[in-house]
Amino acid sequence: MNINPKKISEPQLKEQEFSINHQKLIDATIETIAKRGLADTTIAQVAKKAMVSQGYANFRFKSKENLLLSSLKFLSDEYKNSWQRIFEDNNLDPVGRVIKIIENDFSSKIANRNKIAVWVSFYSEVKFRPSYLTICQKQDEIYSSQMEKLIKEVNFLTDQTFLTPREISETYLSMVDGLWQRILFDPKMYSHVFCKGLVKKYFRNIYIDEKRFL
Amino acid sequence: MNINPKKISEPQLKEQEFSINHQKLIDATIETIAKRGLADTTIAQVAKKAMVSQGYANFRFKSKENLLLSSLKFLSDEYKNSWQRIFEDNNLDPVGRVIKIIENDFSSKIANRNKIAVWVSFYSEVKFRPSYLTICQKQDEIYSSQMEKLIKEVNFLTDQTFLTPREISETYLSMVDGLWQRILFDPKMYSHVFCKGLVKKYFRNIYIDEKRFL
DNA sequence: TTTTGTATTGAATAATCATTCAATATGGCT
DNA sequence: AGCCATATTGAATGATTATTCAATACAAAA
Repeated sequence: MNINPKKISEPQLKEQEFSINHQKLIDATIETIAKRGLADTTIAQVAKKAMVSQGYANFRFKSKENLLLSSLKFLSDEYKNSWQRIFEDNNLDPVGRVIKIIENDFSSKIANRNKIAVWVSFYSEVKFRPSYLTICQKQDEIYSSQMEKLIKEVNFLTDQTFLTPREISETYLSMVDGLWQRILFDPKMYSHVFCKGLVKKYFRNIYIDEKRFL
Repeated sequence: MNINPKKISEPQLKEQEFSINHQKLIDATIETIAKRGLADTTIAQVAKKAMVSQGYANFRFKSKENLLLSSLKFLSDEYKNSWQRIFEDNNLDPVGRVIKIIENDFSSKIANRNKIAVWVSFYSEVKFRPSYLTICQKQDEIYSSQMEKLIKEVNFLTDQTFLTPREISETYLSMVDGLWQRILFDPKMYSHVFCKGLVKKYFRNIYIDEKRFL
């Protein structure tokens, strides 16, 4: 009766978060948003890319909204992990950490055009979906305060006193957001090399004796 | 036959850009995007807010897409004008101009939460709609080059040589974009005063003797 | 007043989608 | 093998929405 044979069931797992299909759908969602935009992302397209039926995608995530939210959560966690790894590395001193953070923020894994497109899509809806805001805002607060603490350590080791740790940290984080957005417009001009160079020059100007910022 | 009387016709104008209804629809579009987001903005809602019929909105702008594009163009022009006014003011010296630009970028007319929401909505679609990209990119190129030229003049009058005009200009423009986005998340924390202070402190640190950056 | 051309309406159309659910397949259990 | 519980399907449903267009109102001209 059926033309297309059904998928062979994957081994069942109690934690749905670890199900293959769960992750396949999230990956497909991110790819679809990156390729077509949030506005033109439909369950049908995502399901097709994940190679499951449309009905299944909805069944698994209860709703499209929930699928989108899960995808945002996934991206957010990925970023958090890469950041956390830098802070747990005991071989790094404060300046080394700052440099690693810059490298990470403009690495091809984090700052590629597809992922930025997804981030910006969600950002743009933040004002209208409290659930998006919660994730994005909480994320931001963590990075702000951790970065500020880190800069405080750097300041302590240098003779920089004009700019407060808060000011440096807020400036850096804003710059990153702004540069990410520009990567979307013009990825050639705003290459990773260019962006990293710009940010490092900012730090170099503050900590004029710290040769590592170059 | 008709319950609702039709609107009384406005005096006809040859240039459709000056028609009252034309502008009413654009204003209504911006308000609707600001309130509900680009994704949930429908012609029906816009038409209702502009107090014309749904059919008319479509007739006037040919398509929804065209209405959105016209609204983006309007915002873009508004920004361009405010920027241009600063450059045409002959009473200002280079530093004075930079300060005016900062004031303008975080004025309540330009950097209010509604308009930022609209900007970010369009930004997020830039990768998928070449027509949006054209407007946003062209705008950005103008500000980049004009700002760079301006900073070159400031550098010339000071002993700052470490950072190039290009670097300062790119850093400033990225910061503004980043801060605008943050205003959406948390307008209390990222108040206009805070944002202006942060940016001025950036310049103060570069041009350490220029007391006006404070 | 009547005519005429333009402005505006609002209801109908057709397309797109999220969501639902009855039907079916699958793999483990007895 | 036959049964059961779960996984997955795909077609149907209903809601939303851009777009179209014939009908109508209006203002100015004749």
